[in-house]
Amino acid sequence: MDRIDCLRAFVRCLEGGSFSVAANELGIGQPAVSKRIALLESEFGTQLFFRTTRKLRPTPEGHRIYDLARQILASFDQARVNIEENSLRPSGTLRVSVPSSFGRRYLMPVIAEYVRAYQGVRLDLRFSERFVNLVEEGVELALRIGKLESSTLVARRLGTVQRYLVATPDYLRGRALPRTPEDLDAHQCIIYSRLSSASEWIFDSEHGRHVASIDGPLLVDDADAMQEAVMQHLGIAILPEWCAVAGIRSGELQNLLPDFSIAALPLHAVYPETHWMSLRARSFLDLLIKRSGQFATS
Amino acid sequence: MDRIDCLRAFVRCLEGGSFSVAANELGIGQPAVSKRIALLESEFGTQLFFRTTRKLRPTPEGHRIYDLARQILASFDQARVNIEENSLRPSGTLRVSVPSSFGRRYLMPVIAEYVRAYQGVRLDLRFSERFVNLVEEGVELALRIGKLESSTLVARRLGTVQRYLVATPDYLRGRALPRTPEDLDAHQCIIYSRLSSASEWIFDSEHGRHVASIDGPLLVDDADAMQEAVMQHLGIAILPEWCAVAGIRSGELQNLLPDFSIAALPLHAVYPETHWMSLRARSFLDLLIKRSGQFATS
DNA sequence: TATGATTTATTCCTGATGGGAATGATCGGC
DNA sequence: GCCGATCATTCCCATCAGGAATAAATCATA
Repeated sequence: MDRIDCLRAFVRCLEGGSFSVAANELGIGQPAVSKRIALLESEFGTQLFFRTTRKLRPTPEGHRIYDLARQILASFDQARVNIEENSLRPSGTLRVSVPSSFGRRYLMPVIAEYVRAYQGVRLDLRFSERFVNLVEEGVELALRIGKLESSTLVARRLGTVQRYLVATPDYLRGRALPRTPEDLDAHQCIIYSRLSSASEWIFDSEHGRHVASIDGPLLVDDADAMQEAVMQHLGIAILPEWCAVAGIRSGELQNLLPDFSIAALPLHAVYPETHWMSLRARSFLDLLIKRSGQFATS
Repeated sequence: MDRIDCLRAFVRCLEGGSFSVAANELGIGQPAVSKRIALLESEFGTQLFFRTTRKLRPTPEGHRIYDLARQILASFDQARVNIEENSLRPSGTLRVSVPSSFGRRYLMPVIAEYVRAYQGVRLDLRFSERFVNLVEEGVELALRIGKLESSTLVARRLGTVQRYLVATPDYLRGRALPRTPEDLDAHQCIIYSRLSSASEWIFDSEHGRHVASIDGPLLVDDADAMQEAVMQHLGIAILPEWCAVAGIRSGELQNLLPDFSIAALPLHAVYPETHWMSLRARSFLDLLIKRSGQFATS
């Protein structure tokens, strides 16, 4: 028997002056009220009401319990209200994990929009290339680029990220411009170490798949650093679109092997499977989905 | 499921950092804890813990609930403690109904002893000849003299009260001193109206029972008033021992028909049948029983 | 005094549920 | 990759809460 409900019944009895009335107000039968009061009396080891069939009068103990019961019920209801009203408008701290480079360059407009839209939420952005353990660190939502390892997390696909094979004109000067993937064998390749295939790049064309064995002096695990290395004329790299597009457009970077396509990387939002997703996380995810056209191609 | 227990489990989980630990501390199984937390989460419509199998971390909502849960549990435990510690030492207001005259004359020493012994109790003495409705007026204990009407009350016999047939020498002067009950026919009798037999007095002797038809100018429902009437030489009356003894001893009253006995009246303590008799009432009753020799003959 | 109306206590029954054992799944460490 | 620890789930059973019916008590009224 729920003692919260017992206390509620007790309070109604005392205020209403009758078990039957209280039963009606509570939407239960009169025997149930009898039993709840009896349970409280046994719980506290004292009688709470002097009662005949006609009158109900609280004992001194009943009076003392009454005040405390009111207090308890108030606290409990306040807890419920506290949660509920903070659930109508998202609140609390929302911890989100995003890939560093991608996040900084592409996501900030969405972040800004979210922060402005949901004033009650403190957004705790965690930039990281690692795939952190979400639940353990209290991360409710993470963006992940690339193929997902199998896990218990729920994934929501947001789109894909194009990649481009690029180098600077400076680097290319005096070298043979690659015409096919196989030509890359003769080049310095800058390798992104977090992708599984660190020693080969895969290209597709109308003639089929090409696997290029590549090598080079530099492995990095950060897209920004990779771009920086390219800009330093260190070699050829596959850059994600947010690192490559501006440079290609301005001529600082040259898009190589334009007739060969590089598999785009999937972009996912992932989150722990839970019965109760917080509204702040839900609304953030909704915004990501709504704005995904701005930072990914479907 | 008792939500008080759920909150308790929640608090232990948050403090202990583990469902299993909390389960041990609470003396229940781990599945029970799982279910209690799940119930709270459904109750509040939000997740309370980020949880993996290794770590437990409260959500922002969990933190908010925690404070309120502590408060609720504190209130509840305080209610229990409040009652229990006030039950070790009797407390509250004890309302007792006692027959006016008897109470004033015979009971005050016991009353005084009780008040001195149980400082925490406020004693609400209600002097009345009426047989009040105990529960309705919140009377926990009543003393009653005379045959009990059948009722749902519990009766504890404390002893009996002797009665004496008396008159003043002044009244008797110039009249025939009664030698047998039948002689009362020629006398002014003062009648106590609360006893059933208002028109006859019953006497017993070694020769058997005598029923005397009596009459007189005065009916009263108060023993003190009856005594006062006798002292005013208005007639013969049957007085209870607490009204008669002192007068007989001092010679102000004359004890009539000493060879005939008048049925003594039973003295009872009565109280409502209840599962939880308060300690203040219990201790008062115990004291009455212990001291009953002082104001009644067994 | 008897009857009726109202209210609480009790009984009995049924459906719901809380609790635990066993099992499954996941995670972290070695 | 295996093992230990932990939480979730399933299943079963004993228990219990709730309601209908009934009993008991009280008060009002005829």
